[in-house]
Amino acid sequence: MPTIDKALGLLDHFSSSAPEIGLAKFCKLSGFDKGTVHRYLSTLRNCGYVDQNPLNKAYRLGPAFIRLAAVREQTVPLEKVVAPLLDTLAEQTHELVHAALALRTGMSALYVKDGGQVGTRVGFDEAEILPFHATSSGIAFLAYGPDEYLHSVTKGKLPSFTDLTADTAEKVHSLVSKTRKTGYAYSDQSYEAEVCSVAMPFFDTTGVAIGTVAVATPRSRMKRKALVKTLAQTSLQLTHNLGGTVQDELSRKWNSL
Amino acid sequence: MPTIDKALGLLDHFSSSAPEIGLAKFCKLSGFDKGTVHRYLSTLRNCGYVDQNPLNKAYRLGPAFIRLAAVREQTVPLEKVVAPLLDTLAEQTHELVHAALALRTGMSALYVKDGGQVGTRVGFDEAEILPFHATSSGIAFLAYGPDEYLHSVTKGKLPSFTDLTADTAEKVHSLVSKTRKTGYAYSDQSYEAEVCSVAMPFFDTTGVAIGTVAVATPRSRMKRKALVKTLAQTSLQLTHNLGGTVQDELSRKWNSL
DNA sequence: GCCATTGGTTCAATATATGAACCATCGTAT
DNA sequence: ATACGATGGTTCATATATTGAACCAATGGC
Repeated sequence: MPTIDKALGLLDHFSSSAPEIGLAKFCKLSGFDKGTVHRYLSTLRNCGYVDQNPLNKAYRLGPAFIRLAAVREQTVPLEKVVAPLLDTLAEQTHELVHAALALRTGMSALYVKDGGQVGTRVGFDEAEILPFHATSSGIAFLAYGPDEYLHSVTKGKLPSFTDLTADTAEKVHSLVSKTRKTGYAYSDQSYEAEVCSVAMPFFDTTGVAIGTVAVATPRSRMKRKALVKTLAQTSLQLTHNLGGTVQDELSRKWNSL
Repeated sequence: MPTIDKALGLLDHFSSSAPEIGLAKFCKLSGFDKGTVHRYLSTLRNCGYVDQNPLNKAYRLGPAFIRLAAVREQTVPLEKVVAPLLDTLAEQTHELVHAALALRTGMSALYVKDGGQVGTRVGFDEAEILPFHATSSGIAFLAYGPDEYLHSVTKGKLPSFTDLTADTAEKVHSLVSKTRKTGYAYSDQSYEAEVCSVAMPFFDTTGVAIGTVAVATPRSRMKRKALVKTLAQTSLQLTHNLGGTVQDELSRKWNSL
């Protein structure tokens, strides 16, 4: 259903750094014709999915999301379950921790907590989409989530963010294999210079990964061994609290880290 | 753009009372063919707008809304501005107060606070869409919002919720006129038996209403005169805090209530 | 006063959505 | 066991909606 896909795809362009987007800019970003983009946005406006800044006619996300997010959280109260566990993890590690869910193009933050370490600090934009191939969260999800994600990611283009980004299908497959072997994903400056991170999946009732938890630290402070131990317990507990199940093999790996 | 409209219209069927909806039920609710609904939902799933309960394949709202709601609130931090004012209003009135925004089919809660009156209490479902013609919030918005809303509402069907629901175009127009004359909308059991409410609009920079604030009370406790005075100050303050402008005429009305 | 840029609209050409009939699976009542 | 009525999901000729180049209007530099 290409029309719906393209129309909703427009909304992906909104972010913290681009909270308002004009018609012309939307055309450049999406590559669609002006007429087409205008029709899409008009329809989305009717549905409350976008708004227009009355001053400059630029488009922004609409009021519909307030209601829909509320119903979503009522239906699947992930944040409620995740928050206390991540708060604990942040206290234990004193680092920036986050939980994320898979979207089409990458992982999207569900909850973020800064452990409050003084000195160097890792920044994090909650509204940013983390590319699968360049982040530990993404690799962790590719390794344990539905296969479709891995297939489609390694078929597409893999933009580089640093010199160390895994920018070929082979490199991504290698990271995924390593993750499946060790039970966790590790990123060394693959997305941002000087930032390292470890990530692990959490699972639903049927044993399919639905998201990831991760800890990010400045390169100099990365204590991988200690972190993965703590992170594993969080992932286990989180999966359990969600009523999910961790595959036996992975569960053993995590408990013997 | 009927396709997008219909696809997104499906999501309106989700609510607190129907957080999960199967394919067959969606067909009944929407009136579309099974094939059509299935294609719509598959597309929406790809975009993260719906999920499927892995146990029974029922559809529910998807993870995309977490991110989009966060970006929306970053862009237009309405809730942040509204919350403190509504908290104060709840304290002043000791009644259930709410702020709502206009969606296509009705008003949707932005923030709700119960003033904590003991005894009889008015209930409120945050995820419910309040029909324009049957609630004080709705009438207040029709009276001061863009004309299109009033036109389309009075053209459509007007379901009755109680014996006192304004269920004809004439009755709605009469309520709107009264609202424009007095500066506030009043509802006497038009939506729920034994519940009365008063509502007022708040405005954006260009003087167009973008939402409403309202107080709902059991019929026996409704003190209209006192409430509208307090509510007017909240609406003025809220509009001001949002950088909006209240038309001079209305502003005078509110100050002389 | 002009040119460049913005947002927005139109309509013939074209690519898309539609839905009746189809299959597979599950639970249950015979 | 078997047949039934649900459910979710798929197919393909037909009918309908989407597309985009050319167009208009308004704004803002220079």
